[in-house]
Amino acid sequence: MKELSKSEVKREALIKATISLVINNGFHATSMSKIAKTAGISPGTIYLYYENKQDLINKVYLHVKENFTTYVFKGYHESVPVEKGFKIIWHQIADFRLKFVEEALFLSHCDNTPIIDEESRKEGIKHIQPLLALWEKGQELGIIKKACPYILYAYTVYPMAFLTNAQQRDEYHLTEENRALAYQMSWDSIKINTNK
Amino acid sequence: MKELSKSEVKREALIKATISLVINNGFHATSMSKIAKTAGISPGTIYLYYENKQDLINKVYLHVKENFTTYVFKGYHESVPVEKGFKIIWHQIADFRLKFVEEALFLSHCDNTPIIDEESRKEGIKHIQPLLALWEKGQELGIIKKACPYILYAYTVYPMAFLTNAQQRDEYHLTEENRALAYQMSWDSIKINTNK
DNA sequence: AGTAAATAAATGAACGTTCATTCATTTATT
DNA sequence: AATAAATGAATGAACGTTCATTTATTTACT
Repeated sequence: MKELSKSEVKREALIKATISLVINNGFHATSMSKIAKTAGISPGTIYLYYENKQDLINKVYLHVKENFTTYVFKGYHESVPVEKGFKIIWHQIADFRLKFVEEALFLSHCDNTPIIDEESRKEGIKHIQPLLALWEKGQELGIIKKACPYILYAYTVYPMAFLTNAQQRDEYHLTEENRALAYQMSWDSIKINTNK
Repeated sequence: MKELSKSEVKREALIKATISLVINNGFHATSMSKIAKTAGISPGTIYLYYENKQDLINKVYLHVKENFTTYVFKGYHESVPVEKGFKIIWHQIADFRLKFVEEALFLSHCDNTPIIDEESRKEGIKHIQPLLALWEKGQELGIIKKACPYILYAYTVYPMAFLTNAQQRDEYHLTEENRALAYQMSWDSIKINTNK
């Protein structure tokens, strides 16, 4: 196990506190004092590591996005067949969302509200590049519908956010069965129907 | 044309201002003074019609949701066949989102952030009842996959929000062709494949 | 190894600003 | 003349941020 220094522990607590408070109350309703108190540090300490509140949210966003990307492309390589590759990535996204619920909600929140600077949002989008490349390959091979990445994303990755959000609110439970069904629907929506 | 009294005009301006400012800056970053100024009224006047800021956002949300529902179920009746009914509703949702861009963004924003009171959010969900009934009928007839409403919604209605948001940010253009494609993907994901 | 000096990290009270809300007053309508 | 609608300056609470001060860690020297 990697040993974390005391300040690294506090740093992690700060990030966790930011994520948790922002998803539950929204960015502007979350005060720096509340973040500090939740993290067990002083408000002033935050300003040793982050320029201001906006800088804090931008950096936390990119940090979480990086963790996300590392997780979902783990073990994936361009060489695997398109359908298999898609299945691996899709399921790892689902795993991430279920394992790191708050982090996942935080990413949805940032991607769907104007709290993140445009620059940081664009930076975050670049991270899913391997998935875009996979789709392109699939399209060249006639396996995947010739839709632009936005449409493909809207029907495969985006719906998961909705389901996890609902689960978070206890309105719905994402069982193994539901998960398999959701994957099938993702795939059905983007694959080319070979039989009439 | 229906004539609106002067105060009704101001009332509409207030709602429009709230919607526009909230989707562009977020709820908590939008001050009552700014809303008032944008609507061309005094901050105090808002309190004649709404108890407080929270009451304002809740009521505006339900107001827009009602407009949305009226629009998307216009001309639809339970008696039409499942596939046709779905097509009508889906396309009217798309029409609404393209015609009333800010209202649609506002609804997504409220549905995906914690700014609306839980009570009002639950109230808003009830409005899509006819669509849920249509799905149920489709499932009984063996036309639509036996997935819970959350999953069906995630793969048909929810993706549209993503596409309209992207269009709003000028990252993507929802042409007629893209729209037809998106509809096909919605349908492909929820229909039962009759041929192996 | 032990201690003092130097540096770094962390604190939290204080500051100026902004906000939601109020209400005495003005303007419009009946 | 009486009532209703609208105003906007005033208020106090809460905010992000600062910085003089305290606490912890590292370095230098014996």
